[in-house]
Amino acid sequence: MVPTQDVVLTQLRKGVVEYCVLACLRSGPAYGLELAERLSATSTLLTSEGTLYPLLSRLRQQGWVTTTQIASSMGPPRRYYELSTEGRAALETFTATWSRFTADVRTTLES
Amino acid sequence: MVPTQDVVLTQLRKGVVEYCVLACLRSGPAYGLELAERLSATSTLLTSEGTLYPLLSRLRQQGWVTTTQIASSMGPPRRYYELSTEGRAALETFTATWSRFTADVRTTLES
DNA sequence: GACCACTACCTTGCGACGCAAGAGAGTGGT
DNA sequence: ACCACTCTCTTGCGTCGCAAGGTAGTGGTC
Repeated sequence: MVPTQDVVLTQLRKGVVEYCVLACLRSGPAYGLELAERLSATSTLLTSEGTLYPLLSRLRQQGWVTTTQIASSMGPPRRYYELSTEGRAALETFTATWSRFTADVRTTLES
Repeated sequence: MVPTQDVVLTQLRKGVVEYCVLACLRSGPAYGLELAERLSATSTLLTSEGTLYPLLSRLRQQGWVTTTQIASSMGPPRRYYELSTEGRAALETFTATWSRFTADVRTTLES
């Protein structure tokens, strides 16, 4: 039985979405649904908010982002996430690792 | 707290190692430890046999590989794994998905 | 035969992450 | 009062990788 792309993608996302969120925050603070929209612009990175919010909690616990709650006239207050210095460092570690990893995968797939 | 590359890699491997094994089998059948060595040649793809053997069982159950046990004068009999037609198809699906996914990640990381 | 080193395969228990589904709470309009 | 919309968060589950440990077959040394 051949796998669907969806099944494959669910596994691939593991450990990646987290850092894509950090990358989205480099251009400035954003709130949850805003991040969900940005990531959904790509076709493969995010499927539901059930992934995003637990992930954002982790980022906050680890100190990679700081948060501020701001009232909105469009609904309930929004929680804005902002990249911290540590978050920036974590993102750099990831980028380097990602680079090494994809190079190894490419080599293996093409061999 | 900044993550170590090891911690990052453990997550990245999910859903990838499996297909790297299939890729290794394109050049012909191989047995478990042989595959472990090939994958360990890259620096990021495999850390222990505790990953490999359960993975090989899955491949066999899914019919992506077929196996033949062959006696060895160097120890216990070796189980050789050979890529099936379905395995080849699965690998192609993966390669296409991987390509889309890494493109999206790159875009996000560089934005 | 008793022992050891080496090769080779496999299992167990655990932790991390993504996900579908659903729930709750705040705003504004009818 | 009711509904629609926005925004946040939780629950239960499945998948995968991994360190550690276990089993078994071969050949060599005493």
